Amino acid sequence: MTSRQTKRTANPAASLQLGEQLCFALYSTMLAMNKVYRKLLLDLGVTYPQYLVLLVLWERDALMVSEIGERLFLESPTLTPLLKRMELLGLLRRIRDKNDERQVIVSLTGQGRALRDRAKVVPGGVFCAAGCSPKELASIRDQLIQLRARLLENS
Amino acid sequence: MTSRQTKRTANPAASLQLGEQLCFALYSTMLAMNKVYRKLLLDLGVTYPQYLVLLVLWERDALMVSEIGERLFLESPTLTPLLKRMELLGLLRRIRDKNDERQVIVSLTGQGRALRDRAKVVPGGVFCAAGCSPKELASIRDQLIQLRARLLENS
DNA sequence: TGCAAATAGATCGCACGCGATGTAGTATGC
DNA sequence: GCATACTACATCGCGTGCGATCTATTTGCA
Repeated sequence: MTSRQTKRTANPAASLQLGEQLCFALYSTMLAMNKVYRKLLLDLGVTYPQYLVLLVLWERDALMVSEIGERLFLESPTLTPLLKRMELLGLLRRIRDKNDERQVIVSLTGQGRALRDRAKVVPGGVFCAAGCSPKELASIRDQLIQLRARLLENS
Repeated sequence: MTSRQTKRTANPAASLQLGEQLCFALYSTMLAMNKVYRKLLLDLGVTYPQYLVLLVLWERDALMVSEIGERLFLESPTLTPLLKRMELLGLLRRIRDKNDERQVIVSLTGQGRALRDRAKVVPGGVFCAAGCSPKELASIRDQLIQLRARLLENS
């Protein structure tokens, strides 16, 4: 009960011990990941959430705000100001749809598309910092995606 | 190459595909976890980072700001305002050490200690929302902790 | 047609999270 | 014994993240 060894063996979601909690591992690893990204993205002049928006738009351009939100699990109070900042940076355009004036279509500018080439070194840098085999990383990723699905069901 | 199936099989840290990225899985799962916590902590009247500070102080009271920061991987620009808010809530006290006036010692109030009882239902609620076996959760946790260590080394 | 309900974003307010920098107190070197 | 470096926090500025609420537009249906 009081030994050091039990500190990380108990139920990772049913204890008030910080070291046991999955949630804290998740939270603190995300902070560490963010730190790695900040450095790698400094060159591109974007933040991590902005980089995520770029990833989405590089895959498929001209999306509604809500479509970007669905892919990134972000809401309009987060996205609207974020997209405005990216528009100011000259990376994208926000244009109201003529057919349905409620919708705002977000499209990359030439500059936004051009950033993709410079971004190609980023995943390699992250992989390097993670120092794991691709297989291990893929395994964690898939477990997290499953966990995410269950958390969103029950929230 | 273009099939749906390959979307989550490639190197999870060396691609510009959103779905493949471990980092995004980490980020979005953390957001989902936060959503679950927000509901569970509403009753206690604290945020998730505030809850983490309580976890730390429940384990060991009367810590320096920097000691809390080491345990939570947070810096003083985050902690100082956060602790001030918690002080206003009446959960803790921030007192400069007489022996070394640079240090601020953070100690729980009676109210802060008392919150521990009401917090005991929180881990169960998270466990329930996660809908995994304790073994699975412990496995993810340990993999994340390893990853965190490597990311912090290389950042 | 006409108006309530639904939809898509925008805005407000608050709480992080941290790089850069400032400040007060303490230790160190000569 | 005194300048200098170092330490522990504090502050500033900016960018998220989101619950609550608002606005404008469209849809649905009586």
